[in-house]
Amino acid sequence: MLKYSGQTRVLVAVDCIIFGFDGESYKLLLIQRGFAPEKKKWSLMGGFVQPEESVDEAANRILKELTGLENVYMEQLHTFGALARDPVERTIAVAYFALIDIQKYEKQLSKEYHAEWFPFKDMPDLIFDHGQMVEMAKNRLRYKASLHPILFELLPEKFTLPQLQALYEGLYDTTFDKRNFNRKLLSTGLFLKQQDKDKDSSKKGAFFYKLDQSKYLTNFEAFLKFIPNPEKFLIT
Amino acid sequence: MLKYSGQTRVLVAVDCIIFGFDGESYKLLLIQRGFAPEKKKWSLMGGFVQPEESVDEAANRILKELTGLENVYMEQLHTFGALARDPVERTIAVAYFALIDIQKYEKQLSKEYHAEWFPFKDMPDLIFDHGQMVEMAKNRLRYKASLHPILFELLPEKFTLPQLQALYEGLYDTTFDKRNFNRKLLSTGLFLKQQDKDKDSSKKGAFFYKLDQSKYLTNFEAFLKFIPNPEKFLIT
DNA sequence: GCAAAAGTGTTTCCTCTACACCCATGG
DNA sequence: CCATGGGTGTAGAGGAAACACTTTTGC
Repeated sequence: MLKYSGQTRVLVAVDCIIFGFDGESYKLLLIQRGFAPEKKKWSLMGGFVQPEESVDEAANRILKELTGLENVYMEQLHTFGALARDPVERTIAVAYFALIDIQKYEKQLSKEYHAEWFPFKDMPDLIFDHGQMVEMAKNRLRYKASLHPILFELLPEKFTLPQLQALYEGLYDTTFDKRNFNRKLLSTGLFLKQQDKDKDSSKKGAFFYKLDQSKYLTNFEAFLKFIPNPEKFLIT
Repeated sequence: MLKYSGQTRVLVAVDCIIFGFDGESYKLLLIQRGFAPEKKKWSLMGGFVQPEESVDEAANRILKELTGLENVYMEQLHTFGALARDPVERTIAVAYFALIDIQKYEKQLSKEYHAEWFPFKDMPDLIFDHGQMVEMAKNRLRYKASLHPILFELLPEKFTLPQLQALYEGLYDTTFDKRNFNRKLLSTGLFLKQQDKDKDSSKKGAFFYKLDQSKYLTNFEAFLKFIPNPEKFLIT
């Protein structure tokens, strides 16, 4: 096969910002690098794009390596192409962010990679420009979640309204009026009330809900206003 | 300098989706490729990322080569990494979209590249995955413009309210009530009414407005609702 | 004087917000 | 029986949408 001549080829890496929510706070899954440079420093899970896979496939492969999960919500975030972002050799990084149910990932794999979940408030310094990637991913998630039903990817199949509220309040680091919040969420018609209750977190117990999968899939890109006064919270 | 060993390096290209608005309709600046493969076919303006420039710098260089313009609104759109997107050799493309004042570009340069402006309705088939890039860029622009003051980048310094309305109506391929539209736009406080009128497009003449640059810059990322019922028009 | 486009106000409706009490249960 | 968290309704304010006529002026 002919090639383009006289052009320089560069390394292309994929880095994954992996979000989880434990009912209390948002967390990111980070790994401790096992190799130089910056060995032992904390980093996003990443890897180089291989010759026989697309960039999207590389992202899914890398996510699966660390979490064991497939068919997870993942979206391309941004491509980072500064000259010296990797001191070893010029590398262009395509960043993706993923939302996973924190219960589902395989702890075993995490151990192999020396991975840990870090809450937003308590994040270590990251190598290279990974801190910048994380900031951008947080902003993007806040932005998108204010308009689209996306955060449910972080929850297990069954969840309660108080859990849902904690999910939104955690992301925007604020509190919402529960009457208004419940009304708004339920008015989307995306939720199916279940018969059973979650009795773990209160004496009365809170009813479980599930997503109405058919409506969820067709309304996934719907344009809804999930939080009041989004301009107070959003960047970009 | 040490290198990462055993990894494959690939070509990285930048492609620019260049939007313009001539008062009537939206257009894209396309070039006729002067080299194989797909010589003579229409294409986005693009080029390879060079060893001594960042990806963003490459995008600005490429935009300038074709239009002569610098300091133009440009935003990274998406990175396209399918395996066979370029039949010659594996190439990963970072797409950017730019909004320019169609009056300002240098026609001379366009000629050298055999460039032409094509209205949305009348676009030729494009090489590779450039058609897909264009679709994504149009969706992104519609999305972003519904919430943020961004379309003014397409207009000259002085513009009239009817021009502004045509700008929005053209993007969403619809019509708006001019009373509600003017009220909404003016209520942003972004516009300064000028003394003089544009007498070209009507007998009565329409007052010129300018952007209030200070407010424009600070509100650029503001979260405003520019069009009614955005859910009717938007994808992602 | 008339055609063509610019400009301007009001009413209605609906959505958003603020706000407080009762309910169910486990201990 | 009481402490804890879950669940619900309403009234008021503000924003969005629908709607039609007057103004200007070149021809």
